[in-house]
Amino acid sequence: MPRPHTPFHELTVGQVADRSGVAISALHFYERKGLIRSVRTATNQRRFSRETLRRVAFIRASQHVGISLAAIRDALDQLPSERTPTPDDWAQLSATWRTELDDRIAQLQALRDQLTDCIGCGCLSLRSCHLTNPRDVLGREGAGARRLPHP
Amino acid sequence: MPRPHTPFHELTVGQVADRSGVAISALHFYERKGLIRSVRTATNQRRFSRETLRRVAFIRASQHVGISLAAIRDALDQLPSERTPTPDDWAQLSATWRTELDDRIAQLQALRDQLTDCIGCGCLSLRSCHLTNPRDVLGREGAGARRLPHP
DNA sequence: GCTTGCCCTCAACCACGGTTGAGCCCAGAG
DNA sequence: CTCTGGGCTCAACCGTGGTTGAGGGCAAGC
Repeated sequence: MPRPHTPFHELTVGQVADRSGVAISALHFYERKGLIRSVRTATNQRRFSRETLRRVAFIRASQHVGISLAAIRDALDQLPSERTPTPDDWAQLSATWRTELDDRIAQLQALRDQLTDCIGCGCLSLRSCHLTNPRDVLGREGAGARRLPHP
Repeated sequence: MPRPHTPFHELTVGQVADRSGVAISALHFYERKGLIRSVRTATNQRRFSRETLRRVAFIRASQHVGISLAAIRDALDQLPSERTPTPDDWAQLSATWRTELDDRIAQLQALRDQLTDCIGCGCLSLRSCHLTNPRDVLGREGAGARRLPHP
């Protein structure tokens, strides 16, 4: 079982897959979409820096709460491209993300409370209720498949 | 401009579209997927009950916070099929939904706080951090396109 | 020198949540 | 009687987020 020649600080795609729990095909996909980067060996194999694990973890965690890959890519693009991101770099990233998350949380809480309130007050029978007349809340949304509002 | 013959308590697809802010094609789609129902006139046109507006509002509100149509259909299937749902019926529905929403809110808050904590404590450099080793939190997820865990 | 395991690319396919367009029916107004 | 504005069906297409499979390369071990 030949382990690919790997300088200790670099990871093969299989190693990243194992350590991150993400399929190799997904890593290829992320690279095509510009969310992660690799260098190539003389024989054209990908090598990832260990920082990639952090990126992938960030991608999955963000995705898990419903943020699109495009938005995640844009966020990651804020990180410095040539030096290894410092804790401070990640802090800046997380600051904008926090706002986004706060908004989403507020939306969810609003829906939850509205559901409860509407039931409580019986207004589900009234068209003036936010729930039954949601354009007040949700606004007009454009075309295309989309399960969540993009940030 | 001929308005279709419509007994005052029934709505055409165009009327539902106008009042709900949802495209006609989406309403057709929802009907195909079993989220809403209609009866047909002698000339094969759909007629929707006014309750459909409530359903559509519920669908959009739920979708807006990232719940899949399949899950919404399952929830709506809890409503009585032959009589008009009472406030009590909607209350039962909203009770299960509330749990679901509470879970999602908790997940979002966890991610937000983890982001902040990890930055604060510098542990983004440690692989033992939840964020950088997310399988502790997120679990293993199956195949297929999915931006959010289905309920 | 062949098998095994890892890697590569490229194209096809999948589910989801719809939209778009072609071709047709039907009713009322001019 | 034709034109117009609803409505109908069905098939094709779109973006997102991937997976699967075919066909091939390279290196280590038997």
